[in-house]
Amino acid sequence: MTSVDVARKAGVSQSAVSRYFTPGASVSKKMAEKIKVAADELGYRPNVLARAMITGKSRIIGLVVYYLENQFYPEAVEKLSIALQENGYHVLLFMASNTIGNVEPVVQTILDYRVDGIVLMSVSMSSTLADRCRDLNIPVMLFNRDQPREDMRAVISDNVAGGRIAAQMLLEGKPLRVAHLAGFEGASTQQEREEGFRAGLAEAGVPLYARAVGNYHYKEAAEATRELFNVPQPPDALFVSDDHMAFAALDVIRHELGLKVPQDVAVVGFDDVTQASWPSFNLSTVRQRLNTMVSACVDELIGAIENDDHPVRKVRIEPVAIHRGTTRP
Amino acid sequence: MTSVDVARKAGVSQSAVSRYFTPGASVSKKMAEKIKVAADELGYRPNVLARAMITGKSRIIGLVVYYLENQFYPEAVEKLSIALQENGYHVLLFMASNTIGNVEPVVQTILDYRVDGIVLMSVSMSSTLADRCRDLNIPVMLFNRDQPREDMRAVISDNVAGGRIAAQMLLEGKPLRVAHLAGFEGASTQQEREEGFRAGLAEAGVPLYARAVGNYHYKEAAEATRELFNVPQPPDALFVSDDHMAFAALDVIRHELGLKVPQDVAVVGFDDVTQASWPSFNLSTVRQRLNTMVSACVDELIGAIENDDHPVRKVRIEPVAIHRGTTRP
DNA sequence: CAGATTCTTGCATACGATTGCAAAATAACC
DNA sequence: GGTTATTTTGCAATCGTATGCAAGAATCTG
Repeated sequence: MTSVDVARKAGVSQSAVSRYFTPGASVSKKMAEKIKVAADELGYRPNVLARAMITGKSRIIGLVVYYLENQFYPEAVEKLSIALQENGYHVLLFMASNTIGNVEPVVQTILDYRVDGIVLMSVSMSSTLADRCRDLNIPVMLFNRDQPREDMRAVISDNVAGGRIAAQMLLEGKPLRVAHLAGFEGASTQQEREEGFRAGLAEAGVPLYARAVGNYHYKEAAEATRELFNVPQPPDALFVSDDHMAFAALDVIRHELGLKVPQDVAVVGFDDVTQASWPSFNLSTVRQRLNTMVSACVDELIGAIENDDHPVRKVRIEPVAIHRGTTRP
Repeated sequence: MTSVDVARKAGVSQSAVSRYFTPGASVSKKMAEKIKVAADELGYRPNVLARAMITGKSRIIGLVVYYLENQFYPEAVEKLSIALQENGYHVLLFMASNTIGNVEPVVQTILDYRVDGIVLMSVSMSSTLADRCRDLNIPVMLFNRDQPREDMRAVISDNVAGGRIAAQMLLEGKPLRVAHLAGFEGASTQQEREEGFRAGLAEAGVPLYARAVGNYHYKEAAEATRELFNVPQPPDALFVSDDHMAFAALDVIRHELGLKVPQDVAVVGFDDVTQASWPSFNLSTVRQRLNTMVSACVDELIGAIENDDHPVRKVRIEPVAIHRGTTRP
């Protein structure tokens, strides 16, 4: 079923059919009616790919995500995808987990599909690739990650402020030994959260007692937690760089070490994923305002796509303290 | 950068460039070398969309998923996406959660993109739409859901067998009052799991003591659990139709009602998502062999795409009992 | 009602590739 | 080396739609 078939059936030109399906094009009521009837009868719908060839706009957004195990990502993907759908765009999904550390070929493939824009979720991009996208005039958004380049759009939480909030939440419980469980140290989120956390502690004159790295993975975080607590004087307060690792930490603390939370040790996470509020975890955490982040991401991205001189900026969202059962008031 | 540019630069015809990028086409070494040099220099890569128009193959798979809150789906999406990537296909993602109960327009939109195939993840399809896809010769795979139609491909666990397994796992603990927490009753998975579960109980001469519906949602499942246990003689064994709801049930049982699992009540879930093995839940469950399901899905789908007379069949995978800490041996 | 203005409509071309066909070039064989 | 068989290569048509342009129809104006 092509526009030519519809045109023949309706007794009009192919251009007329095309115009009927192009919002804003000029078609008389008479024609419109004839075309509508013919199109419905034949079950015709315009071929998006052919349209993309002419207009140079595919209405496809390439989304690269590292993995979906951490619940933060499915939530973000779902909301982002819905928001884009509502704007007439659709998501071509790329998992980067199997090509570890090498987003290069993935992004190449994305470009082959002539996407209108790219969202990198907690993934970063080499400078040459960023240049390439700029040359091709394809906007790239970093979501929940930042890069030094000034000409790179990004939507992130104010992670430094978030780290400070975490420090305050723990300090309210008058801790004696404060520890930090870090995520992947190459990530801007980790660097900034730790910076804010350390600053918050320093202002209160409290030293950082211990530190271990969980690389944003459950298993590594569990191992790091054992390392932190397998000492004569274990910490009594712990800031974990995301909820996903915090669950690992809680599992070890409660079920392996038999410690009481928050009496023996207080824990604060980051993200506020859905499960953080489940009674099994009841995790105090620093919320990333995901809905706000997603709208900002969509606004900036679509703005950049549809408007060539849309300014390049980094959107920074304020995080929020969420007090639950793993901190002492 | 088009193939014409490359051709001009390399001093060959445009067809030659096209052939160079078409695996299996005949190009002499001499030409190949010239084209390679020119293409690399210009950074040329074939336009997938233009290719799709000619060949009628977009190498895009439309994936419809209802929601991503239940961890089973992110895991499935991730694995499926990776497996398709490895076969040179890519996933166009559609969330059906905002268009509740109405997949119609979503699938229409998918068809507009001229996808090569469609995967419906725990979503079903009206008969007219199925007809439409058949007429367009676009294979559709149901993943983790079945429909009565014989001409509809599906990859599912043997849910009846799974229900039986759940019954056995609970019966080993010699329960007195066995209850069932059901998912969405319109879903084939629910119907079959319950059928198998009831059959398993019946064979042992054990009656079903109580039943409530959680619709595969956490909150509704929590509410349904309260309903089940807010009686003088609460159940001492519970089969929940998926892990996601089982987490809700466990949260209520342990943290609201203060009951001991498995001493006061044994619980069995279904799926074996990652978190089921976390100490906080330590959930005994019936595993769906996701890797097997995904490979089967990919094999059947790609088979159907690349081979017109690929037989239509329903692949049924055997589930596996996973004994953990929520059942009595 | 004639003339000026605005809307509609069809023609023809373009987007960036693939592919059947026939001519040219190469390989194979005696 | 001549003849035949096989590859390579370029030409030209094609996929399904959008859109600039000019001509025709409709509307407006005094």
